[in-house]
Amino acid sequence: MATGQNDPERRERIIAAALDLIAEEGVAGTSHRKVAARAGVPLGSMTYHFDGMGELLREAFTRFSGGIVAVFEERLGAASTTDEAREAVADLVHHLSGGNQRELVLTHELYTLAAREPVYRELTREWMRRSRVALERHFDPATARQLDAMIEGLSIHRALETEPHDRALTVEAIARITRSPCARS
Amino acid sequence: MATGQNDPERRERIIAAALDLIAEEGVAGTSHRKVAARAGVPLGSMTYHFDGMGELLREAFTRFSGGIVAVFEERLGAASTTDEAREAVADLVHHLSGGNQRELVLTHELYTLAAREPVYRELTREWMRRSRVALERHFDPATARQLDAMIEGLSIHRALETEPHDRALTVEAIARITRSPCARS
Amino acid sequence: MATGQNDPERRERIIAAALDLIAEEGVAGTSHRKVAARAGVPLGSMTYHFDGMGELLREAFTRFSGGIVAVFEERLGAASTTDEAREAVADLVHHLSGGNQRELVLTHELYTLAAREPVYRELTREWMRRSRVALERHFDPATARQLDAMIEGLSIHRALETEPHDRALTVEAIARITRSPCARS
Amino acid sequence: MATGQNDPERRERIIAAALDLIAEEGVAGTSHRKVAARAGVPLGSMTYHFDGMGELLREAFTRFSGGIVAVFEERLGAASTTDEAREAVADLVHHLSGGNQRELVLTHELYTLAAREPVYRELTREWMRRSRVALERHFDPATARQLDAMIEGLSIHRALETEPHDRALTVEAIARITRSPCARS
DNA sequence: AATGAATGAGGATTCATTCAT
DNA sequence: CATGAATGAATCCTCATTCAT
Repeated sequence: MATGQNDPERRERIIAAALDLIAEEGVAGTSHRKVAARAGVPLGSMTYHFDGMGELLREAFTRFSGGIVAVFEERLGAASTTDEAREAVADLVHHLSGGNQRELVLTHELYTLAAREPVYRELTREWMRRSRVALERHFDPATARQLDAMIEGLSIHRALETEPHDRALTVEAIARITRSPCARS
Repeated sequence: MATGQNDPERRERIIAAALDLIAEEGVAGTSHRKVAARAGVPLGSMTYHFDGMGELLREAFTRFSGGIVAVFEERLGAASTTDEAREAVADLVHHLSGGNQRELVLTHELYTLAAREPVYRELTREWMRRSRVALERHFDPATARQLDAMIEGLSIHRALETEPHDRALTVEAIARITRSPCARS
Repeated sequence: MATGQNDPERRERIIAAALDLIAEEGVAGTSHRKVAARAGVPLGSMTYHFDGMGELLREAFTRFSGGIVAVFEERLGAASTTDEAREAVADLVHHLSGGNQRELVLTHELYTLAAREPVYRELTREWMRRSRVALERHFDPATARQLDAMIEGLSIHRALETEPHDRALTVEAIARITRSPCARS
Repeated sequence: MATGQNDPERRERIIAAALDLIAEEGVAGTSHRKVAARAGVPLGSMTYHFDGMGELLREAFTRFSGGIVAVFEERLGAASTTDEAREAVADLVHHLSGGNQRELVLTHELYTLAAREPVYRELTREWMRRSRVALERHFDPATARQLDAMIEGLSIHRALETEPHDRALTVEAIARITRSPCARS
């Protein structure tokens, strides 16, 4: 019955399918059955490759957050001046809150898990840490931290708004956070 | 047999129980059965009082977001100077990201729903709108919007961080967003 | 879909079906599916009527041991002299170890559970207690206890033997246990 | 790659692991996976060394019953007088029904199998036969048979009782079975 | 000779919902 | 008006076994 033939990319395919499904139907709507069907693997494969739904979810979100961080690092790494860095940050906000529901949805699914389970909080913590490190290539630590939070807030609000704010607002917010303090407040 | 029109608060109790349950086990782990058990009502009541799980969830989150907004409005309404408003905002950030897992969890559960379903996005939109209105009592519209996003970002990052940042950072971020522009940028 | 019409004997039917199935395939081979099929009820009924497999098993064995004890009490109750009691005991041994695999199998299934789980040991304890009480109507407590053990051992060995021993041996064993001590040991 | 003909005791280790597992979780809870994990061998080994679960179980119980019989034979073999033999029998009852859950559990698991499947009944038959032979070194055949049953019954009842009877009762029962008949009943 | 990979069948259980009462 | 009874679908997961290597 079983063919036993190696399909080394099967694990990867399952993870990808899981991520797609989570994006479409949410963690709540994700089941072994649906993931298996989408990945084109038999149901029995699921618990063979992953030690239960928990492991699959963890792998999927590890992959996801890793991808987001990579974009983050790449864009900020490409900036060579502070102004370019500011532009990159604005790009990131609009990239994250743009048309792609996918990333928005997945981010919130992850945050929801993280809000309740420590294992996922580890993931978000690492994500935030690396974001900050990337920002610290251009800004001092306190500014980096504030900027990171600003990015978060702007992205979320932009994405959940029916009429998302335009770039000018984003740029202005970034400017305020990153400009050197005035001589007199 | 019939008890007449008894227990008029039953609906309320069910909603409260649902909210508690969502906070503890998430939307995914919430079921008619569990809510009924926690509210101390018969299972049959659930689909009698609510037209399915959807309606119950909507009611629950309407109540929840309403409560959060009320706190928001109250605190900002109590501020009479701009500086007091800044303090109020800092208070709100630290209140939202403080020990109370409950609000963090429920917020993310709602955002997760909103990221996918328009019905819930309506709820978050209204929430954000009223927040902004409250902020506009003290700040100009653009600043209010940025501040609102900043509150969001700071709250989330503070809550998901293992070592939450201290108040100084929050205060500084608020100051930067709300300070008048320098003569020379 | 659901008819909701009462079927008050359904619980009983399920228990009876479970007992039959256990007799045929053992506790290990007993599943919700099989019991449901045999009882002619939908699978969903199982966990509606019983709080899981555990409860079903407990109910089934409670019924079973109760039935055995009832026969025991009845037969011993009908005896009016010590000699009749001795005959009744022999009857019981040969009844229990006779052609009916069913009772033998069920007894061992129960003992196996009792050997591991206290909840079932409670059942066997009560069974033994009532057996002893029934025997004490005709014999002193120590003799009753020994006789009860003898019945147990003879029944088991008779049932597991390919060529079961004949009644004479049973009668002789009972006689030895129940005869008054000699003047000189 | 190939380790050659290494680990010749692997079969033994698997059987030992299986027996431990059966004692802990029962035949029902025993699976290739669990046995393999406990024995520290790859899952694939199981069906390589044993032709399915059945063979493994048979081997395991053969080993088990052999061990019990050996103790039986040894203790009775060491007795040189009838009185010593009586003491040995009492020892055996209290050994079997003592603290060691393990033997009680395994015995019942085996009896349960034997009650249903002839293959295992062969095992118990041989066990009983050898027990009787051992007893016949000290007692006549009919007495041996009765004594064997008595041992069985006393052991089971003692083990399943919450307050196990003391040695006096065991000794008395053995005495009654083994004493020569009185001149006058 | 030995095993890692793989899978279809079946395990218990939970569920939202319906309907007769 | 209110609900206990009922159920089919779906849940995750475990399993014995097979086969290519």
